[in-house]
Amino acid sequence: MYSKNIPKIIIARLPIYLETLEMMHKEGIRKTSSKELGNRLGITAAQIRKDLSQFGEFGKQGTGYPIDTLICELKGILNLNHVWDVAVIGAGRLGLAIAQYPEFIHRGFHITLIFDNDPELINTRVGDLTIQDSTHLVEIIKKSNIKIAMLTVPASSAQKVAEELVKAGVQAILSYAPVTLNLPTDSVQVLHIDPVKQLQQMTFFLD
Amino acid sequence: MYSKNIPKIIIARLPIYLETLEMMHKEGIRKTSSKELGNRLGITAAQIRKDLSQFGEFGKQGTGYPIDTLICELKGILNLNHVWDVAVIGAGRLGLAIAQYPEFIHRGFHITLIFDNDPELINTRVGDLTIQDSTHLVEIIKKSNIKIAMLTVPASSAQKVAEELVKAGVQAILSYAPVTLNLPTDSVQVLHIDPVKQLQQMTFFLD
DNA sequence: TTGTGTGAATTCCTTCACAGCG
DNA sequence: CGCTGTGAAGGAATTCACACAA
Repeated sequence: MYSKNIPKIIIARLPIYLETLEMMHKEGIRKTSSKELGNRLGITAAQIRKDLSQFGEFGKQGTGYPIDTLICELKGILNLNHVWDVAVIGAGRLGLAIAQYPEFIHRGFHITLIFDNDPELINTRVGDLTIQDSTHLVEIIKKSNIKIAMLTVPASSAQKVAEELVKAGVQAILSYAPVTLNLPTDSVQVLHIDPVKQLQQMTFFLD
Repeated sequence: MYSKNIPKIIIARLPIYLETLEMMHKEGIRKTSSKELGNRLGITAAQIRKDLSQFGEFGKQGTGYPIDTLICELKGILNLNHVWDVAVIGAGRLGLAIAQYPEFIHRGFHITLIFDNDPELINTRVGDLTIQDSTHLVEIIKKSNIKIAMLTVPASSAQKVAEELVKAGVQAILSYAPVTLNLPTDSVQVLHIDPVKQLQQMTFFLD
């Protein structure tokens, strides 16, 4: 819908705007301004206006932005008007915590599949899911038409599993494994979460 | 030690370099070049050289970088030459998964305290930790002289707990709560992990 | 040769500042 | 007025391209 060559750095801010707007909405606030939103977020008003202007004109001069319609617009832009199915690969402690983390479903992501390769875990239940054998990952994911996966396997098997996900047609991977995945950029997006690396950034400023 | 007004974005790449170098080290590789490292990471060679040149001259022309000394240098730059003690606030599923995640200790972070406010959980054990009552968070953390905390409490209490952490002298917070924390920039660094927001970025490019 | 370190050039991102609308 | 949307300006980050050292 929107030209997809909008800078990634702008896209990355939209979910932040969305979250704050939804919080304001819950507080009963009806409209806001780039200045007020900026204050909440520690971002300049100009940046918020510039970012939003990439997608349309959502505000009124002198008045600001109506919160409910802006929320709607952002959801539209981010393709959040329907629930996305997600697969979790790896049913260790982290995978299990993720599978049961309520924020995913609250904010539009339904975890519908979870895999592991440990025979002790396969066929056991997690919430209303049954842990699947990752041997059959490709066929099962292909059949389910899932486009998004979260990777919580050990670093040593992450690359191999990620390649299988691509083979299965997955187009977005959020990886918790502390390794850089080498995948064809044209067929899949990859983001990483590595808390240790984030701590290691902060220690630079400590002593 | 190093001038702390080096761009954050450069600091954020150092842990990535470090991880890849350690992996190469494990593979038995002795030296590398900015080009080879760049290939592994999907980053240009020039960027790696520029980044490293902020901190010294670690390479030899024609030869490249000796991996072991570069690892040492990076650890020195990032203050990773000693183990850092860390407190985890919130002993829900996520907090427990974190407390038992082996990567922290493997990579220099020792989780020494875990807190919760649920009477059912207080005084129960997690690995070799005992869950502490978060009522006494400020005094306990102050006494322990911990500088780093990870926050895994619900969004609704994150701001309040974060303020207590600052009061207790914590200087770096890694928050898993999906809210923007409003804290004095001069006394504490904050980074956020919100997997839902990361998924929401990627859905922009899906349909 | 090979590959670093680095000024210069370029590209990208943010902020400024203001016309114009409600 | 107050606040948006946006060209223009300014600042940052990345990439280029080359002198030079091993």
